[in-house]
Amino acid sequence: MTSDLQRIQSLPTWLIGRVAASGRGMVADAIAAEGLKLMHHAVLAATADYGPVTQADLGRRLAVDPKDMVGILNHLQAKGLVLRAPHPSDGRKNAVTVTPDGAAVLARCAALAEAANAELLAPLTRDEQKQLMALLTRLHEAADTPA
Amino acid sequence: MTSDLQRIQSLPTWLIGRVAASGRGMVADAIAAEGLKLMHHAVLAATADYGPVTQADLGRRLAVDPKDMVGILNHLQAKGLVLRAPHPSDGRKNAVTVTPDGAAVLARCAALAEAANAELLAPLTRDEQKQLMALLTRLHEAADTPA
DNA sequence: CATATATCAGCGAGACTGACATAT
DNA sequence: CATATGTCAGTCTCGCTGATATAT
Repeated sequence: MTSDLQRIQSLPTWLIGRVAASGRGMVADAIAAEGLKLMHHAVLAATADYGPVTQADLGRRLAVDPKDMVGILNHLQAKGLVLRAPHPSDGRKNAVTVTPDGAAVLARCAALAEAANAELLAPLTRDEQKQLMALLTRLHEAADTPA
Repeated sequence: MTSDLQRIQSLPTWLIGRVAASGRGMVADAIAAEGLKLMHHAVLAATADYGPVTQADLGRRLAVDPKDMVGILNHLQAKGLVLRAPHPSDGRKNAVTVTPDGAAVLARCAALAEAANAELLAPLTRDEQKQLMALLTRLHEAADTPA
């Protein structure tokens, strides 16, 4: 008979959680060299990709609460990495864009983050890395689209 | 040129983090029916396996800070699920054991947690689930044994 | 009116740090 | 003495709730 702890530690959620914590720490350490937290990097990257974008849209894409987005953007704006402008056609919204400084910081952060990701996945072959990503993508999409 | 390099969402760490958050929430919701948090469940299970066990050992096995272990065990003990006794041969240590009530709660929690895990992995076939677990296990073991 | 957006204030869980008493 | 254990106090981030003002 298997033990209780082995049952917990063999649960996919436990295993995924531990690996996620490892990866999270590695990426956080990497981009700390640029003075950014994980969420700042994520918001900066999403703004670069989708900008000009509203704060609510950023929150939806990154699964971040709109109320927390206020503080994150305050920090990025104070460092001169993003800009908040009034939305042209909807007075409720802000149009957030990345500044040239923000783009430069983002480029360096992206490289650091990718290096950390490569390190995390280093124990796997290229094919295995693709398999893992494919499986996780399906789980993520299924969880994102609840029945 | 695509902006794929800047897409946080294409990074393995981001994807793993999102799936981990989903799974964590599902299991947390499930065992909340028994009035326990995730860490309480884990500590209870580890105590059942290795008990009588010291608090420091529990912390090492579950990657939980010994200082946080104090509060977790306080909660479990207040609910009558575990017992702290003086260690027979080392006055610094506590010998933690599971009470009959604790064993009963643990059995129900384990079933709930396994059901939640099955739900998370439902989008994958049996073989794919095994593949995913195998890949994650290798990443976890590699991260656990740093160079 | 109902809805959406952005902001502010605050809470609680989790992961930490420092300090300390006790025992080995 | 140095080390290990358990405890307490406090900090910081993160993900939340509630309330408010404004615009649609």
